[in-house]
Formats: sequence, structure tokens, C-alpha cells
Amino acid sequence: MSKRTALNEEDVCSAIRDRVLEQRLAPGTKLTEESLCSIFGVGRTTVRRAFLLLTRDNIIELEKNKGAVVASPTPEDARQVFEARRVLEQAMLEKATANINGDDIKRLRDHLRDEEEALRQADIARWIRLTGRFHILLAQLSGNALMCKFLEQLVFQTSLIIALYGRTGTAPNCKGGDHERLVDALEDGDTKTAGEILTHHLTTIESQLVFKARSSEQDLHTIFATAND
Amino acid sequence: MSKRTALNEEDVCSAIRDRVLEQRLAPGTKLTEESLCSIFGVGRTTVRRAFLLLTRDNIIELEKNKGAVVASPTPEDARQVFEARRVLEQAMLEKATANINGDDIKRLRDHLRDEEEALRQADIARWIRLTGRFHILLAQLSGNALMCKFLEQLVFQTSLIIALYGRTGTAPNCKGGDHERLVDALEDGDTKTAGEILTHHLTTIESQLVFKARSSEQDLHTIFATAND
DNA sequence: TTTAGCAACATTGTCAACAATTTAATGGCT
DNA sequence: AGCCATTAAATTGTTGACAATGTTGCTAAA
Repeated sequence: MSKRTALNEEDVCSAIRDRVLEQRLAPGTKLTEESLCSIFGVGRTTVRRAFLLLTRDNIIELEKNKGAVVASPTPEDARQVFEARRVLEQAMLEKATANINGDDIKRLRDHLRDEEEALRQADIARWIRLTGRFHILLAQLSGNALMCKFLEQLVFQTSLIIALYGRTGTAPNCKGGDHERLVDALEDGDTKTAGEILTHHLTTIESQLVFKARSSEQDLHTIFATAND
Repeated sequence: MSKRTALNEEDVCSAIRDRVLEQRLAPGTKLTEESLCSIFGVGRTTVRRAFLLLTRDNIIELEKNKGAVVASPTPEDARQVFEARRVLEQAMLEKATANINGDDIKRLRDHLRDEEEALRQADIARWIRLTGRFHILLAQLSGNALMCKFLEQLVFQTSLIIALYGRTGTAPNCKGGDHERLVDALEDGDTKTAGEILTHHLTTIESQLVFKARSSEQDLHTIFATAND
């Protein structure tokens, strides 16, 4: 008799967040209360609370009397997310180099091994989740839980952004061994190089986004405007 | 017949946030649902939602079956808040100098005038609120709403920290004309000096905190320990 | 065929009653 | 008085019914 303790709103939140991180929940997906209630076996109250929290983190959008949909960050949102990530992660990396020790390096190495393994097993969802988690792991070394929490939000939003504007949709966000080389530099105590790799890493990902036109009112206007000349 | 539209959870949130910013709501203050319901004329549902949001912003602490109290940041929290503020505000200031124009400077000047006037009228609550808002106003010039929102959280938390650990409790957090000199430097396009003033400003405030012992179990142990030798 | 209006349905929002828990108060007892 | 247990009051948590709103599908008229 498995005494299953009732799930709370945090559980629902992190479940949804994980699906977003894995890109198994696409932007725009409608989230009805009823379906989530039955999926997680919780009451509407809990789902409702989860919605409120996820809205705060820009993971879903809540419209009065219309319910919740997975957020669709605009190109401008994307710009701000990457700008914030460069600022935060750079700063946190510098803080981290002060506190870092052998155990930390080992933990990063272990994580990299997990990434590779997921990739080898073609478990893409897991791999995507892990590449996101790498940045959070790195942030935790800074010793600033507050900034860490904020970065988490940004990582989740990045996943939505890549889902919307990523070149191939799922695959190549954190490839190219950037993570490995970053850890190498960290181990050598070469903060400067580590910072450069990190910034370049983020800028590269951002530069590969393609803001193609999407179906919306705005785009309809554009379409008819161009058809008129 | 003033058709007063019903307040929602955001209204309740910002009302509470403002009181925290003004330091009229001290850390540890109990917030009962009933009292807030009657004060704002809303149902328990709304208050409850507001609580959830405020918890997310570290403005109140919510304990199961025990209700909500205004948050009491620890000294470590304080350290992280100021560290994050230095990082964020510095970065946002740099972004701001790229976009800034005459209107922006004028808006800052107007704000400074408001600050002075509040101080002259001895409207301390208003003055405290304005000094906090100055930093938010500055952040808005960066053109990054995301980082701006995060900084807002930090400013509110700073108010709690000063209420707890500030030397005189209410008065001298943002004095000394630092704000004026900062705007001067901005107007001259002297980003470097502006940045130095800002960082120094924050570091000064932090260094003036005094983490005196507070009444709690931990402190009781300490007190009796020192009495034993 | 298209469109406007209407009706049936589904989903979300609100509220009040009830349950669970904590906090305050009462009353013996040493 | 001071302390502990028990009871009463107050506060928070949860649930379900109902109201408000949005959505879908249908009919009929142009």
C-alpha cells in the first residue's frame, strides 16, 4: 500500500516546468484545469495556485475567464532573456571562481557525463533538460541562491524561446562541447576564458534564433500590406 | 455613485508592497486573512492569491496552517540581495547609457525634486518610497523589463533588510545626495563615474547594517552561553 | 455558401459552508 | 503564583455548489 502523499502546487509547477524544459509542452498549448486535475490527482484549488505561480515566472499566460496557455515569448522577450542571462551568468561565474573547489569540479564532470550519456542513448528530452540544468548547476556555485532562482526562470524561458524560434526545434541548443570547455577553463582557474566561453555560448545560441512570421493578427496585417503593392 | 471596480490580487499586492517600502509594515507582522479582507473589501480568495504572489517575491512568509507574516530576511539574505543589486544595477546602468535621452534625464530630475520635497515636508514614508523608486526608475532606462522586475523585488527586500538591520530604523538609507550626483554623471555621459557612485552607494548602505542579536531560540542559547564563563 | 443570431455546452471565477489546525483561555493541581 | 491538561475560540485549508463567461454547433435568412 503505497501511501502516496498528496501532491501540492509546487509539484504541479515543477512537473510543468520540466515538460517545458524538455520541450514536450509547446508554447501556446492550452492547459485546462480539469485535465491537470485528473493528471496529477489534485483539486482545482491546487492547479489554480500552480497557475498563479507559473504566471509569475512567465512560463504560462493567464487570461481572465480564458484559462492558461503555455507562454509564447516575443522576440523582444527573447532579447531581454539573453541579455539578462549574459549579465547574470557572467557575474555568477566570477563569484563562483572564488568559492569553487575540487568537489564542485567533480560534480560538474559528473553532470557532463550524464549529458553525454543521454545524448548517446538518444534520450533527447533528458538531454535537453540536462543541458539546461548545467547552467543552473553552475549558478549554484556562486553561493547566491537569489540570483540562482532568477536564473532558473531565465533557463525555463530560454526553452520556450528555442521551441518558438530555434532553427531545428529540438536539438542543437547547447552543443559543440562548450560546456566541457567551460569546465576545463574553470578547473584551470582561468576565469577570464571561462567567462568568454560562457558569453560566446549564449550569444551564439541567440544569434541562431530565427524570428519567422507567426500566424496572428499582427501577421495578417503584414501579409495583406505586402500583398497590396 | 462611484462605481468602484473590485480590487484584485495585484492591487492587494502592491498596497502591501508599498507599505513595506515605506517601512510601515515591519518584518514579522502577522497578516490575517480576515483583516485584509475587510481592509480591501475583497474575498478571502483574493487575499489568498495575493499571499501566494508575495511569498514568491520574498515579501511575506507563508507557513502552512499558520498564515502569513511579513518576511524577516536573514543576514545571509541581506548579503545576497546587495550582491545581486550591485550586479544588476551596474549592468542596467551600462545598458541605460546607450538609450538615454534628454527626456529621461528630465524625468530623473523631476523625481529628485519630489524626493527633496517629501523630505522638506517631513513626509518620511513618502520619501522612503521615493528613494526606492529612484532605483527602479533608473533600471527602467535599461530597456530590460525583465531585469527591472527582478530589481523591484530586490528593492522591496532591501526595505525589509533596512527595517531589520538599519542603524536608525527609518531615516538614512539613500541620503548624502548620491542620487543627485548619479544623475549629474549620467547627464555628462560619464558612465564610469555613474557606475562607481552606484556601487559605492549600495556598498555604503550595506556596510552600515548592524546584525545585532535578535530574540529567538538561537539567541537565547547564545545569551546563556556567554553568561556561563 | 456565407453569415448572424441563438441555444447548448464547457470552462473558469466566486463564494460560503465545513474540516483541520493553531492559538487563547479556563480551571484545577502542586 | 506557576504549570499542565483540557476546552473554547479563532484562523487557516479544502471542498463543492453555483454564477459568470467563453466556446461550439446549429438553424435560418440573405
